[in-house]
Amino acid sequence: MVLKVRTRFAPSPTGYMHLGNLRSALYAYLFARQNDGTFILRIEDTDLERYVPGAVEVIYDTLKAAGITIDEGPNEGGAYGPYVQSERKEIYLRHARELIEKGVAYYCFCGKERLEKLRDEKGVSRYDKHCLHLPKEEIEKRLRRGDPYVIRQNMPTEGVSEFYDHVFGRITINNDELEDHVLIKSDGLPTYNFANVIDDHLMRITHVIRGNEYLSSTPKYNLLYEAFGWKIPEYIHLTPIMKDETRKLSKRHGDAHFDDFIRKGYLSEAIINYIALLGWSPKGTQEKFTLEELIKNFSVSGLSRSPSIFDEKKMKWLNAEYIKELPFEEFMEHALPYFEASKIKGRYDYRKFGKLLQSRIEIFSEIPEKVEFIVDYKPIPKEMYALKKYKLDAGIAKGIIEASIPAFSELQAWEEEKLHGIIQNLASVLEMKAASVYTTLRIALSAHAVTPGGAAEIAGILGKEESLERLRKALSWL
RNA sequence: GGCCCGUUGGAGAAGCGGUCAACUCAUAGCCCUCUCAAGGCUACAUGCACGGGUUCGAAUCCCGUACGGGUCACCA
Repeated sequence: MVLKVRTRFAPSPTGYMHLGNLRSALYAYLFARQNDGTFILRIEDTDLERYVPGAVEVIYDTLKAAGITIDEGPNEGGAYGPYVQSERKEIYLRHARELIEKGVAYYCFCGKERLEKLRDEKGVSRYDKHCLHLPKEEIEKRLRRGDPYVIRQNMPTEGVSEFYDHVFGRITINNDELEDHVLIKSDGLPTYNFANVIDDHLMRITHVIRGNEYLSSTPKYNLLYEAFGWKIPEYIHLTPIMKDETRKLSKRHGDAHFDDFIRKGYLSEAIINYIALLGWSPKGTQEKFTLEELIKNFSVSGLSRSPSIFDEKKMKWLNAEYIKELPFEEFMEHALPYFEASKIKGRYDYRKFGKLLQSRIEIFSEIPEKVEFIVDYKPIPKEMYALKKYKLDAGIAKGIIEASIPAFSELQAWEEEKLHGIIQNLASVLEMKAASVYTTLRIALSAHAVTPGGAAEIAGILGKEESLERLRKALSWL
C-alpha cells in the first residue's frame, strides 16, 4: 500500500510571514497537492518568550492571500489534532518518559552556571552527560523535592548516522558530533527538536519539507524515530533565500515580508510565482505559472542545492507581466487606492489614466509619481521645443499652438479619437509631419519633456476647458 | 575552530562524460513610435571558483585549496 502524501507547514508565531517561510509553505503545499495528498498547518509555539499575539492570524491571512489552502490545522481541525503545540504538552511528556524507560533519554538537573562552565574559549559548549550517571535514588529524591529539570536525549558516542535527503543526497555524520540536547525544557514544554519528531509522526507526515538549517540535526531526529520504532519520513531540505551573497534575507533587513510587498503594490500571484522560482527550476523554459500550473510542474528534482539571492528586479518584471494581463476593471480595482493617495485625488478621470498606466507600471505604488506630472504645470522653457529630430524650435512651436487653439475650440465632443483627427488635420494644413505637431502639443499641454501617454491622451484627460487654457498659457510663454 | 553542505555570466538557472554552455531578469544597441512605456530584433560565460588527476574526451567523475552557507541553545 502506498502511503498517502501528507506534508506540513510548521511556523512559529513570531510575527510577520517571511518570504523564505512562505516559500517553504508553498513547496509543501505544491507537493501535497500534486500527489493528491494532505497539507497540514501546525503552530509551533513552544517558545513562550518569542510568542507574538496575532501572529497566527498573520499566518492564516498570508496563506489565504497566497491561495494556499489548508486541509488540517488549528482552525480546520482534523483527525490528528490539536494542531497547536502548546496544547499538546502532555503528549510530549508521555513520550519523553517512554524514552527514559528505554534508556535513550534521561533527567538532567544541571543549572545554568554548570552549563556555562562547559563552554570553551570560543563559546562552544558541549554537555558532558553528567546527569546520565546520577544514581537512581538521587534522581528520585530530586524529582520528589521538585528540583527543576530537563530531559535530555542520550546520544551514542560512536558510530555514524546516515540518511538520505531528496535535495542533498546521502549525508553522513559521526555520532560523536551529536550533543545530548534537551527534549523537554524546565518549563515542561518540549523543544523544537522533540516536538517536531513526535508531531510529525503522530500527524502521519510522510515528507518533511523545511529549511536546511535542520539538515545537520536530522540524525538526532532519526535516532528518536528509531528509539520509538517509528518510520522515518522522507526529507526535503530547502536552501535559504539570500539578500546578497553573504546575508540571509531576514526580517532584520526589512521588507522581506509578504505584507510589505503587497503594500508596495505587488500582486500575490506574482510574489508566489517569483518565490517558487527561487531555488526551484522548472523542467522547460516556462517561468510564468499560475498556482494550478505550479502544482502540476513542481518537482523535487528541480530544487537547488545552493542558496539563491532574492532579486526584486525580476520580481518586478514578473509583476508587470501580471499587471499587463489583468482585465482592465481588475486593474482599476487594484489601482484605485494609489490614485486616491496621489496628487490627482478627486481630479481627472482615473480610468483614462488607468489606460495609460497599465503597461507603464511594474508595481502599483508607482502610480502617484507617474501621475503627478499632470498637476505639475509650470512655465515651459523655450528650449524644450527645440527638437532637431522633428525640425522644431520655439518659433515653429508657437505657430502650431496658435493654430491649434481655434481648431480645438470648435471641437464639441472632446473624445480622444476626435482629438487625433484634429491634430492630424492640423498637420496637413500646416504642411508638417504629424509627429511634430503631436510632440509640440504634448509639451505645451504637459510642460514635461517626458510623459506617460501622448498629446491626444493628455488632452483627453485634461478636458476641453483646461486644455485650451494651458495652450493659451503655453503660447504666452513663447 | 569541529562537523555537514554548496560554488555555471551582475541575478535566477538548465546541464547528469562528447551541446555553438538552454532559458529568464538586468544591461547595451537597433526597430516600431508624438516623448516615456509596452512590443519586436540583436549583443552579452573561448568559459563553468582555483589547482591537480582519471579519460580518446570533463562544467559534468576523483583529490586538494579558496571562498560562501548551515550547525554546534532549556530558538525554532
